[in-house]
Amino acid sequence: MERSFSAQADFDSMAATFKCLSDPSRLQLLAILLDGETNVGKLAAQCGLSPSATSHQLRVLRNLRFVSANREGQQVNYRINDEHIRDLMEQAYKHSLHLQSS
Amino acid sequence: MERSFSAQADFDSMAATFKCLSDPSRLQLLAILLDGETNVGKLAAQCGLSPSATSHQLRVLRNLRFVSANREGQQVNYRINDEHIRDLMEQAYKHSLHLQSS
DNA sequence: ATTTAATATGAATACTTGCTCATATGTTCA
DNA sequence: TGAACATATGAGCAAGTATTCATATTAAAT
Repeated sequence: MERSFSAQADFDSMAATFKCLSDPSRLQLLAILLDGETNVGKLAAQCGLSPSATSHQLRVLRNLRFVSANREGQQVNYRINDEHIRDLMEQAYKHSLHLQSS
Repeated sequence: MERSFSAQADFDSMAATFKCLSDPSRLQLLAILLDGETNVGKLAAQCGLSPSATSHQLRVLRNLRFVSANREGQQVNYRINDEHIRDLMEQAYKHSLHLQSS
């Protein structure tokens, strides 16, 4: 099986991808969005974050195209933009389970 | 499809997993190790890192059980300890490709 | 035993990150 | 138009991170 990545630029952008997923708040936001589209206020409430902090974190997720936003009146609804986030998160979860048992 | 993660602790440990993968140097180290076992000196040379920096980064990877080490005389050989790293990296790579085209 | 080589570790430092607070933008309704 | 609400943004700060440098450990060779 051949590796598809090898250039410095590959590692840089992969690292950026992982960095975007390396915060518990962002992962929780994504987890909620995996269950369906929601707006910022509800996301903030469910995560126990301030609306401002939530908005900041959503921007990070938006920058990496993990989520996308569309305004619906006063609210802005966010949704998952890239379905293989689910796989990435599942695998990270499996790895973390594997960790505890050693 | 049910989500398997939902507790705060789940997000914390998943974030820790991703954080470990969120640095280009560490990803390059892992990529090299995906091609087979090697020692610290060779890893350092291939990555263009100092031996000390390399050792520091390898410790991070070791702490999260992504790699394991065994001494062979003066050298210490490192190897991948958890094969589904390959999948995680492949998926991050695919995501990063997807990014450039938008 | 000493020297030399390979790796590990701790402290210090420059840089990054996630939050809060204050403020700005955008939308609805009176 | 203006008040009220939802979200976004910028500055500032506390905490975390990756490197370097100096030093410690471990093994090999003479």
